[in-house]
Amino acid sequence: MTPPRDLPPTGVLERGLLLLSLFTQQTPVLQLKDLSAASGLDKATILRALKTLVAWGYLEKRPDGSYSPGPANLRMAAIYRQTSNFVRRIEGAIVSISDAIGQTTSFFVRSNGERVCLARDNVHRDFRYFIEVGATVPLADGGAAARLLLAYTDPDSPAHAKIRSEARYISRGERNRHLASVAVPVFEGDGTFLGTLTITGMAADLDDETLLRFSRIAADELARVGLSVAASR
Amino acid sequence: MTPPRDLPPTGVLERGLLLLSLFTQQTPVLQLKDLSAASGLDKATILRALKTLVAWGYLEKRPDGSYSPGPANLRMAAIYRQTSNFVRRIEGAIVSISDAIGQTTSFFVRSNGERVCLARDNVHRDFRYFIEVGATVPLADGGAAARLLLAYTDPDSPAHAKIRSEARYISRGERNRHLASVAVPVFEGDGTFLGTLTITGMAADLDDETLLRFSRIAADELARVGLSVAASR
DNA sequence: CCTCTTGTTTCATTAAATGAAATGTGGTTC
DNA sequence: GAACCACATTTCATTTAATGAAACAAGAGG
Repeated sequence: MTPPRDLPPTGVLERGLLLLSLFTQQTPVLQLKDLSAASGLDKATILRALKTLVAWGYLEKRPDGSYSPGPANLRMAAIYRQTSNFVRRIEGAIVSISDAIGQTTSFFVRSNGERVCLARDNVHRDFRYFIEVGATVPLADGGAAARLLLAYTDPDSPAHAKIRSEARYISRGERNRHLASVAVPVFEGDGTFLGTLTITGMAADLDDETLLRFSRIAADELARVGLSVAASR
Repeated sequence: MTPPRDLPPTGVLERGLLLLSLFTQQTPVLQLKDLSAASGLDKATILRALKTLVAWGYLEKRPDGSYSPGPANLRMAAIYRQTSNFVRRIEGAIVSISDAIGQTTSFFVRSNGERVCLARDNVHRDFRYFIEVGATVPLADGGAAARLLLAYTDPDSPAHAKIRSEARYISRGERNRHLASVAVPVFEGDGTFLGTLTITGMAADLDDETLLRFSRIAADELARVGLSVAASR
């Protein structure tokens, strides 16, 4: 999940994956022109890659000639869920946490300059803050989760040291004026950083005091499944 | 979704995608040795591909050195779901159908010698027959859905002509001794083949008469969302 | 009918992928 | 603990496959 170079990628496979990465929830349908502009690659090069990507079902060509992700991704995602045992542990913790605090709880990892939602509670489907599993948000868009992910995966992120020392981050109205959230880092038992668990709710209901309390509850529940909010044992 | 060649693929991108295709629900974790044996590619070649696949999050390297699908697939799957409007239409039809008949209804497409479940009803979660969205089964394993998919995507499949002319297939105890199911083809309004809708239940409850009736109900509901069980208008 | 935009094919040039062999690493056996 | 084995990883001269500029096709719109 190390972010790849940012300017001109080389190597056919890497270029193919770069093309996939251009499809986002904001722009899920792209045509050759767009892909060329966004990637800086030659149209002929892209066309070749698209052909095989489509043949294998990772993209599909729409009637109007544009491209969008294909069903092969569904297949791979299902295997990922099945395999990733820590996703399953996280899911358990999330259920306990959202039961205990009555707010939306979700877990994000960093992947390629974005945060991917790996799990969320499916109880508190608040229409004001509803995020699907697999949904992605650019890290640059900010928010508690993004800042924490940056602090733990990017040595020269803003407030790097401060966030790390506190091992949490509270944001108010950063991405949505009415929301507040607290994010805590999640570490594997052996100290490797996994991602961030975020609790979100209406800002009016949640003062800093409450959010801090929630983060402590989260830490307790994570500990129950062998996960930790601190790198060192 | 055209199945790629069957013997030795060339081209780096295609080789990378081949590697991904080796991960299945039956074998979700593979090591270099396995990938080499299964693909026939040189270990050095594979290792290079794995490195970039891991860097972009499509695979992840486990502590013991083996590989499994990574979170980037979740991201792509989420976009696919959002985009694929026909999946949404199918979902609508599935709800209506399973409401009407009280049995498990699911929709499969062919992808690379396997059938992928794109949608299923989430009402009749019968423990005897429960398939997740994204789940895959090798086409060679048989079953009503597999036979129908083969008949419509593989010109030299067994009983090709017969199945096509009937536009349905009933199976009894083929994959599970106690189950019976009927599969019907699904076509886009313009006549392009999409996949197969399958109704499954306990064999004891479902005689051929009933299954045929179900398939007619399915055809009606599909028609309501602009889909068809026959290629020609 | 002409023009602009986007997609597709071609082909000589060049760079990137290849894979056999050598080396590294961890685990198992005696 | 030495010798062995299985598997992972790196190296590097060779060769193959990717590249992209340009030419061509296909619409869309005026």
